[in-house]
Amino acid sequence: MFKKVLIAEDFQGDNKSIVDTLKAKLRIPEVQEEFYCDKAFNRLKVAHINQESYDVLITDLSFKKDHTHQNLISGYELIEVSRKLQPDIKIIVNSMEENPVQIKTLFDSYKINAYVCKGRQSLDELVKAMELVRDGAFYVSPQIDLNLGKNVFELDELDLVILKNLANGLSKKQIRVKLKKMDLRPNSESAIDKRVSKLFDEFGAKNSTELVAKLIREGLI
Amino acid sequence: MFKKVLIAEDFQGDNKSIVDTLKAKLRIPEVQEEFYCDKAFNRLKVAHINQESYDVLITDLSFKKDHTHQNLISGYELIEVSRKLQPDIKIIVNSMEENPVQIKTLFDSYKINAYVCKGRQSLDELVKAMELVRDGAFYVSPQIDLNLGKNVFELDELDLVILKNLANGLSKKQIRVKLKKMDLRPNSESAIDKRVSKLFDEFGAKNSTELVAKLIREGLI
DNA sequence: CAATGCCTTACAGATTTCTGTAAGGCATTG
DNA sequence: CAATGCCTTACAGAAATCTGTAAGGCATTG
Repeated sequence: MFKKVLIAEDFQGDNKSIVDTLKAKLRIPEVQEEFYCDKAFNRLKVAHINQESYDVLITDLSFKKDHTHQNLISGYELIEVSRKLQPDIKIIVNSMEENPVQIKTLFDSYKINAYVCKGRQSLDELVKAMELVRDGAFYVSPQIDLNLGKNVFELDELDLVILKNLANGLSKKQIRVKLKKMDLRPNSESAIDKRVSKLFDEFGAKNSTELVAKLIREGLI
Repeated sequence: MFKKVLIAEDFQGDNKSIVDTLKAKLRIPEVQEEFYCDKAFNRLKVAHINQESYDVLITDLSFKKDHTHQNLISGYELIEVSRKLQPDIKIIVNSMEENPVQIKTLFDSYKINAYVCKGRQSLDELVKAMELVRDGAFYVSPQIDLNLGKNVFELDELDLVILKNLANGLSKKQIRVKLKKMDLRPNSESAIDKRVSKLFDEFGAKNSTELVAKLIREGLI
């Protein structure tokens, strides 16, 4: 089994239970815990320089802000820089996120090795994920269906960016600018119009306000 | 210290760490854990009937749905029926919710005894909360400011009708008609405009979509 | 009674939203 | 190479949103 594991998780309860479980169930000799992304990454860097690299990073996605200033404010950013620093590190994400689009992105773009969704069995799942990742395999919580496409109303990345900005009160002109900056395409105003109109049909909304309201209530944005 | 404590928490990690902490730090002799509200309430009922009531209920607010059917689907409902069954039970809420309006409601309407916000110190806070509640006091996580006064704006009936209809995609013309039918005044189109514009200022929204999004996220509509 | 302030309403105009049409780019196909 | 379909973009016009001004009603006050 792995020798060195680093936990990045801001909730004390989750953090503690993961540490306990790894030690008790998997006999990992060295388990370190951090409550901030910056501190976690720093630990990875130091270990890497000293040629005592970690084998696994287990991280949450969202970290609460507090009074302290942080450079890395989310698990996404931590994963990105960690993968760059140490391409062979195993990364297991442990989060509440249930949107398969977002999770698929984690595998596709960020090359994570496992996704464990916080829930009634997440500790047991985490143990299983560790064993599978050790064997070079992947793991995804069973309730997450990464088989997108057959689900007609999936929101892709472009949809999500548009919708979140609409919910933040931006006009379509402003969203168009944002999309260009992010290099997300298509990004013409009329393409955005069409995209949103299509979502009206799919979700049975009459205008942007109703669409955003529905999606927030469904937890999709 | 308390003798019998019941935990209602659907996340395995949180659940386990709370149980461990109560046993280790507070030496609670009987700690029971449940992952569903229904099961938790059933346990309360049985104990109550057998005159072996629990002293404390520690509960989350949101519980993930799964394939099983549940009557009580949220912590709010569990708290409501528990308080009714056993008015003297101490209730400590442990949740991610940070909205002071919602949390104030928990104290005012549901008569909870403590609110611990999940975060970097939540286990330590929980221990403190238990001690305070034992002494008949209340506890609220320090980052939660229940002193709402300037931040909270009362939404009256007219506001609510307008906002809910906006969230349902109605235009202001249509809302005007509805208000007339309900005999709610003022109901001119420009009065509605002004009403909504005032809410923009109060809630820091740039347009209707953002306003509705914010209010839904805050649980106000 | 006159003056004042507050509330409701009407209206105007600039901007944004929403919908539909049309044109150009690009890949596929026969 | 022409034909086809699909996607992106531009544009146009009707409707709705948003903001500001002004007028009238009503109660209060001196």
